[in-house]
Amino acid sequence: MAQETLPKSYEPAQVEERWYAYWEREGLFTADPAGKGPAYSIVIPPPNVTGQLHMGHALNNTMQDIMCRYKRMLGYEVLWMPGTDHAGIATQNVVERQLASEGKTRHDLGREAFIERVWEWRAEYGGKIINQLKRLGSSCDWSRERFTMDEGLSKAVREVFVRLYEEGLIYRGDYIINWCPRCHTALSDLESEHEEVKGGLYHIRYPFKNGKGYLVVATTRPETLLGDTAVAVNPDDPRYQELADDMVLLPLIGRELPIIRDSYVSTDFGTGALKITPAHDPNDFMIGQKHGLESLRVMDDNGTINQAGGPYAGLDRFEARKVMLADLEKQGLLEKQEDYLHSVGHCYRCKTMVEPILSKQWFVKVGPLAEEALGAVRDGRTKIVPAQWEKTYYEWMTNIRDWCVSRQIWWGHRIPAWFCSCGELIVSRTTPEKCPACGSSELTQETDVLDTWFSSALWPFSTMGWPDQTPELSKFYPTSCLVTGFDILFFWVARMMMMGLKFMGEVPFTDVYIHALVRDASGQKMSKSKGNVIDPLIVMDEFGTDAFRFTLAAFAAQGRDIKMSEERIAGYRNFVNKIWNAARFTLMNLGEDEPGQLPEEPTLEDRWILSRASRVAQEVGRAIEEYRFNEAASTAYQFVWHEFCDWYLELAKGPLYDDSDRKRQEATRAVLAEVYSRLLRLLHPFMPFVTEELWQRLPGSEGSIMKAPWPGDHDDQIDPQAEHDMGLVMEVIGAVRNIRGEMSISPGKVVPVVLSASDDGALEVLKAQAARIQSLAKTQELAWTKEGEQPAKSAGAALSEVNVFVPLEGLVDFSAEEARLEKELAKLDKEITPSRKKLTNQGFLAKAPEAVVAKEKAKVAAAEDKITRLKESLVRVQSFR
RNA sequence: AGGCACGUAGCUCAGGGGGAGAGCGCCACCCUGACACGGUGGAGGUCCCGGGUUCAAAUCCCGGCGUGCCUACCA
Repeated sequence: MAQETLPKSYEPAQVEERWYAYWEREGLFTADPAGKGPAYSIVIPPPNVTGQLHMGHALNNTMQDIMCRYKRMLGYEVLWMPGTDHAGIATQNVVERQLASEGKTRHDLGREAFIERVWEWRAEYGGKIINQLKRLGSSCDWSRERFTMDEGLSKAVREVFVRLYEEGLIYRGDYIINWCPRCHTALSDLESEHEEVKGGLYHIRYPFKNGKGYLVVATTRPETLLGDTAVAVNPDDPRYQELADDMVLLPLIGRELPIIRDSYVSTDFGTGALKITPAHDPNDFMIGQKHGLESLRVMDDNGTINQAGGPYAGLDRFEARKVMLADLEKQGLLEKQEDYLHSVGHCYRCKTMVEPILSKQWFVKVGPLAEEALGAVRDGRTKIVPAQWEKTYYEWMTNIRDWCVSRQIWWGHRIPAWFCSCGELIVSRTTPEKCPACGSSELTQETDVLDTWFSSALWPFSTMGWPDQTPELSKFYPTSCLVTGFDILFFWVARMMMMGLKFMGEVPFTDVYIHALVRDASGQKMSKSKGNVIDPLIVMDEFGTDAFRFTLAAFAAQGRDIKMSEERIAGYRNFVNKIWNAARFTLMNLGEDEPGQLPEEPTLEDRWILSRASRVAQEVGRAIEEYRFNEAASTAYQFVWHEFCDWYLELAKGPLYDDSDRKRQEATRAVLAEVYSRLLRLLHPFMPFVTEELWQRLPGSEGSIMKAPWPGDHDDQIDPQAEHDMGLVMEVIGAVRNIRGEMSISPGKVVPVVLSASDDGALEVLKAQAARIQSLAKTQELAWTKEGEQPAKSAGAALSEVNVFVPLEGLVDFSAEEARLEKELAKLDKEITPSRKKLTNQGFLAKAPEAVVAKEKAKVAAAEDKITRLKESLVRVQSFR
């Protein structure tokens, strides 16, 4: 019967590829908008086309895949919408780098040819990240794969832009924006990342025009003084109530600047006098507007001082700073400089220091949109998990500023706006033929493109065909859940909320699950420069995808970062192998035949394992639904390894190997097959590959495990009595094993065991299970004695309802046994002390709930009973010493 | 400057008002007919510190200390 059906250990490589191809071929990932099941939908956070699978993707997509596979097994019609993001700046950078290696710039090609080149790049490399997601096992509906630059999505972008413009929610104007001098584009506030930088605070003398001394101004960016158009002091500052003059001369340049008074200036920072550079600082811009000051831009798009900078024109901004400070020093105008730590914006793409510059840009007026988006979370239409992120979301949404959406790059959705020589601005869904104002056909389209996040914000509905009314939208919108990292809560989630509510009139998703970051083993953020990156693809090669996915799930506790190390993955690789070997055992014993029906009269271990399997499936299901992936994973792990493998398989060996009782043997096979089948299904969302492989080998299984039902519906098999009785048996076996271990009795030695029980029920159970106890504890035929009596010269254990004795004269070292008993007594005593104290506390007896008091009493009684019995044993042992 | 999280076994962390848990590591024994990527047994904790609430606090509240992270226009 026991023939070799599987190799001794699991080899993931071929298995994974084969089953993924099978799933795709069978169309098992495809969502049907006309499907009967209730809808469950997720849109993937689209990775950048330039992306390479990293730990963050792996975690994020593993979670989505767990949800989707689980829901499919429950009978939902599942749509997991995949795709990629055109990632404007990042992609443009990649292609520009490629050009640079050919000695060219994008300007050599010109706009159209460059864009052509990006598409070519995408055709060649854009599928990489998608294939890597497939490697992970992601069950996305690839037939619907989208790209943010696709025609359909572009149409959605234009529609949204035009409608927002028409409603006055998009405007164009001159404001201070964050400019990246390297990427040559404006950035939104979010794309400017603040970082602490060691700089200087420079105190510069601005001479009064009348020559009577000077006003000292403090600044961190002295080079911008070229653009100063005023100096401001606080009107209440006692130091500046009476000034020598109301005009100063701009150092190095000599331009006359008015001294203005504005309460914005703080009196307790620097010198209390503030230089005003409206074209290069947001606050100065505001003050400038208020006081009608001129805005003088002194830097060009490269961060180089322009013609307005006079003698400094042509110098790079950092060079200019150095030169100007030297000149100020020379002229005695640099009063002092001190080290100063402050946070400065950096481009989130290239880390270049961002320059605040006055510029004409397009903005989304987010106030009204944010209001709606705020409300939808407040009233629970969208739930953010874990809930602490809701606070962060509120915080940001309430203090939100208008969103600069124009970018001065070439790769992206070109803004659908045209300028006429007559000055008319036309915003339109389609390319206009002529100017509605003057009739001219000399129209030029805006050269700016939109922020990539503008199109991502539409993702949940643009991917489903909006603005058309599609079956996909009616079946799958709003989506059920969005799974993402907190780092794009504002960038993406918040904006999808705004756009979804605005254009669909409904939230884009009912749940948002925010997961943590994957770090290295010591808690450091993984980064190429630190060299501590663990590459998921290498990990999957080495340990198998299933082990990797399970590791991610097992460590994904809400609100805590995941510290990843190969050692940990190896641990779960062992688990996969354990499953493999449990299958090996199961399949060897099942043979070729389809397993029969579950027995009418199951044994205790059958009832127990069915009960446990039923409970565990429910617990795991509940945990998945509540995004407690770690609990789901560890519940499954615990059950499979420590209940099914450690106990059930061992117990089942008895009847399986006993050819004298064919009926029992068949019955056991049936239970084994059933529980094993459930266990595979239970694990499938976490470990899709190995479970499919084993499922296909299970006699009687039909089709893919993906379509098998989730094993959560077996309430009728939950059997507390069986669980209790089995507990008793386990306890006895444990006690014998403990005595063996502690007394150094060799594992091969078959020992005699004598049992007694105070309770008839317990006694009956143990007698019925004698054969199992005998085999798992390696004992001779069990002997029985009356409660209160014990065999001479034995080691003993006092269990809750049972006494266990191992009479082994010659093998038991009595002083060792004495020590063991004393240790046991001390442990019990320590354990029970808090309960004893409680029971002497009048307050406790009076105020604690009755059930709690009863429980404490029972606890103490049980412990004391054990103590009595142990002491009897102790006295006896001592008498032999 | 504000906000949020975290501090539990050697390590990594679950748990979250009434019996201190897991994985890995460690110690001992064992290649028992699924698995040495394994089995059996064992050792190991002032649940950061100090107050408070409560009959009862690792758990709730306040205050420290420490560690991360996020947001912010004070030059």
